[in-house]
Amino acid sequence: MKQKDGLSIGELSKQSGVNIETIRYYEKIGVMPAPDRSASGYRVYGADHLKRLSFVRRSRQLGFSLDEIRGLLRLVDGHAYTCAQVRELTLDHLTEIQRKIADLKRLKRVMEEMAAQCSGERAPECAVIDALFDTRPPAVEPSGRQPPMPTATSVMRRR
Amino acid sequence: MKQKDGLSIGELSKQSGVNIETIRYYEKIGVMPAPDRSASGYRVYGADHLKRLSFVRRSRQLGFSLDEIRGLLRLVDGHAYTCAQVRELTLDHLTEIQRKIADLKRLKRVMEEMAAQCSGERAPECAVIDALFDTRPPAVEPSGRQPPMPTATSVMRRR
DNA sequence: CTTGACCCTGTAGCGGCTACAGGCCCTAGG
DNA sequence: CCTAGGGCCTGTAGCCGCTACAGGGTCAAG
Repeated sequence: MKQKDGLSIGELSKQSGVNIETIRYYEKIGVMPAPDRSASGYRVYGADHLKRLSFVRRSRQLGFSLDEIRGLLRLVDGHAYTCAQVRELTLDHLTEIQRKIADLKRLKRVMEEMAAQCSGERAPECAVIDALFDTRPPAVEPSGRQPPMPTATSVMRRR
Repeated sequence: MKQKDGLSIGELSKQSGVNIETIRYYEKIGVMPAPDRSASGYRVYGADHLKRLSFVRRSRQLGFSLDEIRGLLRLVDGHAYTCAQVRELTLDHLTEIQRKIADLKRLKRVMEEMAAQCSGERAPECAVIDALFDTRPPAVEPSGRQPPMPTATSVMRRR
């Protein structure tokens, strides 16, 4: 009486591209539902789990936090979402990304200026070091306040 | 026999713009040296501490990790740095930032495409949700491998 | 003498994993 | 049959850079 499409956690991991330990972690924090277990206690997944996990993975790659993903999943699970709700979440997220890009560009400009000051010779006075020692409030201030900001940087995690 | 310019941790915090707890944390992890103590055990800081802490703060704002900062400080402390060494660190850092900007831009494009598909009407089939459920490997892959990558995102932390 | 602001140490938590340790299970080969 | 190896299990601790307590001591003003 075994499922046709029963996947072990290892197979699910391969097919979804999500680490085994991460899958278990998602289960623990309630992002993935607890799957059935085999007689010996192994997790047995179905096609729906793969779908959901792919959703989570893709959303993570797009920089949604696990909390935001929980929100999206709640909408999806309840079949109660309107496209507008989802779009709002998406656009909010876009704004965040835009802001981060702007911050990084400003950062880049400052660093380039610093590096340009640098002769490259050995010198007891290095322009970069001098700039860093400057006590005045630096030109690089984040553009605005930020909520917990856990997210979009995860796109950049090492694979 | 008290120092002329003895600063309490609170005063140091105000003058440097670094949180009190963060200052103590920096001491614990060896980024800041342990200061003298008053008779009652209070930390007493001097002008050199303020300088160093400002250096750390500014470097953090420029996205250097505490580990990189330790490296910079080691160079500075030993007076053994060449400008070229410092510049190299800076340019490495710039490359990282550049890469993150590129990643975020790609991200932005994908999200915009998704949002554009969205009619905004209530609908059982939302284009964004569909896109997220898509099992195929998404178009948003980070540009390259990354080392620990703890850093430049901190620029974006809430103030 | 009391109030309140400051300071101390130490520990736990955040997000989103990752990496163990110390087991059990299952299959293939000898 | 036994053994070796892979996979799976749970649970805990670690990563980064803080932040937020809890539970105390100290100090200056009123």
